[in-house]
Amino acid sequence: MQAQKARLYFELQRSADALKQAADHALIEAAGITTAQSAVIGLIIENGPLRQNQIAALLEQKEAAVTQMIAKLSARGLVARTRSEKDARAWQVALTEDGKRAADKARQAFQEINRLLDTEFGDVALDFARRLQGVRRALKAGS
Amino acid sequence: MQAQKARLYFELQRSADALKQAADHALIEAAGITTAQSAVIGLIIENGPLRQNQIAALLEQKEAAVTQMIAKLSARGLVARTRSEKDARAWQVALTEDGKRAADKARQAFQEINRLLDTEFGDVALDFARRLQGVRRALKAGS
DNA sequence: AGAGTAAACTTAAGCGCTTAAGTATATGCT
DNA sequence: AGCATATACTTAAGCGCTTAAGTTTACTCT
Repeated sequence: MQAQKARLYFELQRSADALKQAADHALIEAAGITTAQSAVIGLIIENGPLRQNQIAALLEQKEAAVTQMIAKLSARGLVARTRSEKDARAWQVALTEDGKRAADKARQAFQEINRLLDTEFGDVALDFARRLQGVRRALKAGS
Repeated sequence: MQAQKARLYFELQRSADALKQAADHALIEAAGITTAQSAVIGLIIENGPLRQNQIAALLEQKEAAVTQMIAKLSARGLVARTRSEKDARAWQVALTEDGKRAADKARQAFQEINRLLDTEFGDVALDFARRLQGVRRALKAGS
């Protein structure tokens, strides 16, 4: 069991990564986009056009990451940017018709993924995610 | 709670990724290498010189990924490759002295990470990882 | 022995993220 | 009004992984 505990972190990350790959494959097949891309698109469906910094905040990611995501989504014609009227530095990111179609297909595939997770873990999953955050904080604090 | 379940997958991946980043920072500070790099180095410490395909199998990754990892570790002088005597296609990957030193420092940092995980989750963590694999399989099967 | 297949590794391109440093616009303060 | 600072976004380089398509060497089978 010592040997197992020595691999705790590894096993956890491997499992999370394997799930990510499976989820990406499922979504690409169903909607032609990745989980990350459909996270962005889903946000815009729910909230309407958003600025990149809003997307970054909602996804808990860096603005540089969003710049790159949006560039790809834009190149694929799923998203369109217009300058904000209130702030000439900012973009408004909206969905195109193609983007809306992709969002629809992705939403269904995502529901299946979340249903599987809920079936397997029930309420424990979200709790687990939060406890992982606790470990992360402890790690940060200890260094 | 519907809203929460709609984000189950997202929350899980976000937490796992945040933990990965914290772990990488901790390891870089302690040993100058990332968690992925120290996984490879740790394997060689435990088993002696390995072929790239063995490393790939043990890490559950593709050989192409290992090619790139080894190239980086080699460029940093942590690892050295020699042709296998038994098979002219294969490499033997061994640690350099610098590599051994890095492995030592990394092992301690990793113990701390695994200790934190074990404190927070106990035996549940490995179980959780395995159940994630179950979800992955269900997802694969259903598509 | 020679042909066909398999195995070990490589390369190139792509994804999604990071950090660090840069540009342009907005805002706050004197 | 003018300067300093903050904000919104961009760029470049890097990490770690993927897929797809290669090269070279080994193995199997007739």
